[in-house]
Amino acid sequence: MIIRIDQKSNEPLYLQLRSQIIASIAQGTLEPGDALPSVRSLASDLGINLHTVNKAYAVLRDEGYVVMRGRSGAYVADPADHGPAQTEAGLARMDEALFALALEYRAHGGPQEEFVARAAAQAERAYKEER
Amino acid sequence: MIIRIDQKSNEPLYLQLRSQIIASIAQGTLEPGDALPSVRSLASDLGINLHTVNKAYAVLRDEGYVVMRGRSGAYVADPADHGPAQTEAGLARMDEALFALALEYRAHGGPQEEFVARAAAQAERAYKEER
Amino acid sequence: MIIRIDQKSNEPLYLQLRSQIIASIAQGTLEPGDALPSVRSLASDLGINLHTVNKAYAVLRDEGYVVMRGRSGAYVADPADHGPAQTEAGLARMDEALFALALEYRAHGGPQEEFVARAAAQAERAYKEER
Amino acid sequence: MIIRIDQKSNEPLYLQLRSQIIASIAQGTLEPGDALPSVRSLASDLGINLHTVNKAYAVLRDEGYVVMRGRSGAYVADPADHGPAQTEAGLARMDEALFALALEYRAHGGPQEEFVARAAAQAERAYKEER
DNA sequence: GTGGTCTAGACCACG
DNA sequence: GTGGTCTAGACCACT
Repeated sequence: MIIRIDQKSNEPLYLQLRSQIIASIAQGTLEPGDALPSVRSLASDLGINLHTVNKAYAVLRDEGYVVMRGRSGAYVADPADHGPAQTEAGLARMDEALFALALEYRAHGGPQEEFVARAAAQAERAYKEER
Repeated sequence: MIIRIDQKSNEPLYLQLRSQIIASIAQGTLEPGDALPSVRSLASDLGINLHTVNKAYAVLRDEGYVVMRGRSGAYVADPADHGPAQTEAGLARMDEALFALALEYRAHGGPQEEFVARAAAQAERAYKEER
Repeated sequence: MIIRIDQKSNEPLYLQLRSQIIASIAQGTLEPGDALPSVRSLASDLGINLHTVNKAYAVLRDEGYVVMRGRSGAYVADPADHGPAQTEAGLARMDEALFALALEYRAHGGPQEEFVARAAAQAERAYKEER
Repeated sequence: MIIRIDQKSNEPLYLQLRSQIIASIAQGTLEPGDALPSVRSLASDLGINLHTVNKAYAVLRDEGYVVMRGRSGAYVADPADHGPAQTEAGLARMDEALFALALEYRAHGGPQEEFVARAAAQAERAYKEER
């Protein structure tokens, strides 16, 4: 699993970490049941603080992507048992985000079909890579 | 132009303002050349701080959506005049955002076609409303 | 609002704080829209760390009891707009907890009616005090 | 006696074990005087550590649910033999728990009668199953 | 050794 | 001045 953090970005480190782990799950680098690195080891690998990794893991747990087995570490959750509440909240957020992006595209003068084509292209990229 | 600010949201006020103005431009409520409300009047209308409105306008200017004509106020820019650099930067950000969303969707176990369908549905919504 | 923390308890401080604030909301000491003390002032009042208060507030926010207005502090949420997802998750947890308590009571040899009577008595207490 | 442990839960294993054994006692699967499985066999059956089972048994002993007869193992205690101190301590804990739950319910805006009805429903469930 | 919790002190975006 | 984020270092419960 390759994780790259940009210390200079204004996106919070723990959110960068979250995104990267979600990407790894999406692309199959991490499969359901796989163990994530321990907070300590990942923190030292990335040169960031333990608590930052901890927060990223906590967010992923709250979003249903991983489960924490207090005893032995963090594991990738099976998408099949994401709670429906989590899923619905996630879909609502996603629709909102897509809507905002579409509005921005329109405000720039871009036509509707082009926006959809762009979304399709990115979907292609997200669903093709590394698996 | 109807602007609604949600004081309870965790999204910064100036970004909410930015989104709402972009939405107005997208939906034609604001057309190229139109004057935006003055910072003072908009701030008092919304019951928020002058600085907040100012910051929103500055962001919109940096993104090419509006032009500031010195003392006479802010005006909606013509999409045709957007500098190519701004446009490209915007497109890159948008592609990145779409890619991240697609990855999240895939990580949740959703199929590619469904993601595209969702994007298309939101585009429909963004391109239909109010014009 | 009277908050009392027991440093010696094995219950985590942030959870004690959470319970106390929920109690204040339940009993009307805190009403929807009221401002909570700032994390800094509450932390210093209670003689605990700022981050501990912060975590308690974050939990309460996630559970829908309070809303954070990044700018001006934390406010008591209106129960009317607790998200249904949060409410349902809460009810499920509550039912589970009640079930576990009932089982314990039965294992001790106590009859069903007595358990219900006890629950009713505690409800009486919770719904009567301070309002 | 059917014991099911959820490795994914964030509840400590030894507490899950404790709850399950209490449930078995409550529902009559385990009756006063019955022998509990040996620490070794239960640990290997559940695929967990010896220490974990041991700790669960120790907690149950402290709470008066089981008695340890030296080398011959653990036996289900007769509720009649529960020391009054243990019983009272247990009742106090239970009342506290019920009170906290009632407060949470009230803070969410739920009416008193509904809370009692919920408690009664869970009692029904706890007192009906498996006997 | 693992995550959970707490303390301490710092900087930043926001308003 | 507010909460959000990050760093640092410590102790504890659980396995």
